[in-house]
Amino acid sequence: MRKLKDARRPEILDATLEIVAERGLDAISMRSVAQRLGLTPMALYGYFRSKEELLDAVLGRLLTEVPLPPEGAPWREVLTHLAYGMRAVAQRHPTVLPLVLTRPGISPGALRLIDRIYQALLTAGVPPGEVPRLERSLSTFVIGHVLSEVSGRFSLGTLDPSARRAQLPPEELPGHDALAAVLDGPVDSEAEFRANLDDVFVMVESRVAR
Amino acid sequence: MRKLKDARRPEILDATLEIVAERGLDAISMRSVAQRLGLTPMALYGYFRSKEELLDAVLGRLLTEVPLPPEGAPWREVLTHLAYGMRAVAQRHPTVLPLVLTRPGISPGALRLIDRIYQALLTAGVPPGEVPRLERSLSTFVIGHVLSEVSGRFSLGTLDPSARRAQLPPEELPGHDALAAVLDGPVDSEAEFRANLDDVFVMVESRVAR
DNA sequence: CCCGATCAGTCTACGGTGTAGACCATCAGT
DNA sequence: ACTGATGGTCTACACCGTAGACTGATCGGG
Repeated sequence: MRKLKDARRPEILDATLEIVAERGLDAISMRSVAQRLGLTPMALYGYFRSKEELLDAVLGRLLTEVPLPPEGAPWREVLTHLAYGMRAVAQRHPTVLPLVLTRPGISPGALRLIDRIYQALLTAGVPPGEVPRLERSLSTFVIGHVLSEVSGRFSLGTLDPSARRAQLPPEELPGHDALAAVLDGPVDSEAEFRANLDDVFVMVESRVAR
Repeated sequence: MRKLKDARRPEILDATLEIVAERGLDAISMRSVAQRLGLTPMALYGYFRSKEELLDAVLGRLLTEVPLPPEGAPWREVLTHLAYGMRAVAQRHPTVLPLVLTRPGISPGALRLIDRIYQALLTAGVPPGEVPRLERSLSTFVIGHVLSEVSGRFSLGTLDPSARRAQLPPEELPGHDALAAVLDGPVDSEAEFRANLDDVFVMVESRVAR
């Protein structure tokens, strides 16, 4: 079978997203997805060549949920719009997020988003040679923040901040020690997101003023 | 069995790293690791409570391979040192990198690195309230770059830039179109890394100047 | 010298996984 | 009426993580 069907692809992606929302990424299996649709696992192979391809499609689908900014908006607005859009999607599907960082963002949906960033940077006056690099930075920036906010490469573990610190004697961690008050306090992630965005703008501007 | 042994832990981590280097992340299984050591899969459970814990230990081990910068070095030097150290580790173990993004960096090794960044930012004059956020940003930055560097080299064979672009009609991707020349050219990732680092410094300075 | 404890590792088995390969029912078009 | 595609099934294989129960060796005290 060379050609893949696509009629029920959206339906399959829906089912997959439901499962991941309810029981986490690891709960995705060809069997679990098929079962939710009342199908046999092997039926899915008519639509996706492999599980990997299915997961990539899920990712692609997520990225199409990010609303595109209005055409011709000022660059700052475009970047802000995309960043918040990305964040909203992440909050809607928190458990899927590791996929974004793990799989190459190659889908048409991803391309469309990246293109808007390219345009924004170009109109901001960033030299073309720098644009792709800056896009990569910006994207990882936003995604990285959102990930840390949502599923915890940094903050969220089974260990609270002070317990984590206690793994090593304080004299080995003077930095943590000096920041104890700050580290134990709550994180205002909304504010942190804004601040990161501001930093992104600073970066862009520093590349414009060349 | 409450307490875990640790005598042969390094040996086990070595074997795991060898496997991942030879056959990729997915080739890690309790069985494959055990076999390489001439052990039964279950023997590993004397050292690690689960596969997840083993993987976390692998990650921890990687981070201890990042050399610490000399004590009391100027902050720019500290950050540069750490960034290049991280990059070197990533290049030594490219296939393991997704772990860094996927698992919480909670090990003592990670803490030590983070602490150095905290110290650097504090001596740079960043307000303490901003330090943890900036650390998170910086780390994501470096890791993100390194990831795209490593996985970019990876996917270059499967789907080159112009083929990727061709998934959508050019009129949908004016940004890509305008950048075609740049995008098709080779990426000097050494230069890109330097540039990203410069951007990081700009960010830090902008927070110092308030 | 023996006893109990601890240690290092084994064996078996259960309930999962992705997917190759062969198969079949339905239907549209010639 | 035959053909070929479509959409799905069934079976089977090789592999996975790990719970549970076990064995044999080593060793510190009594």
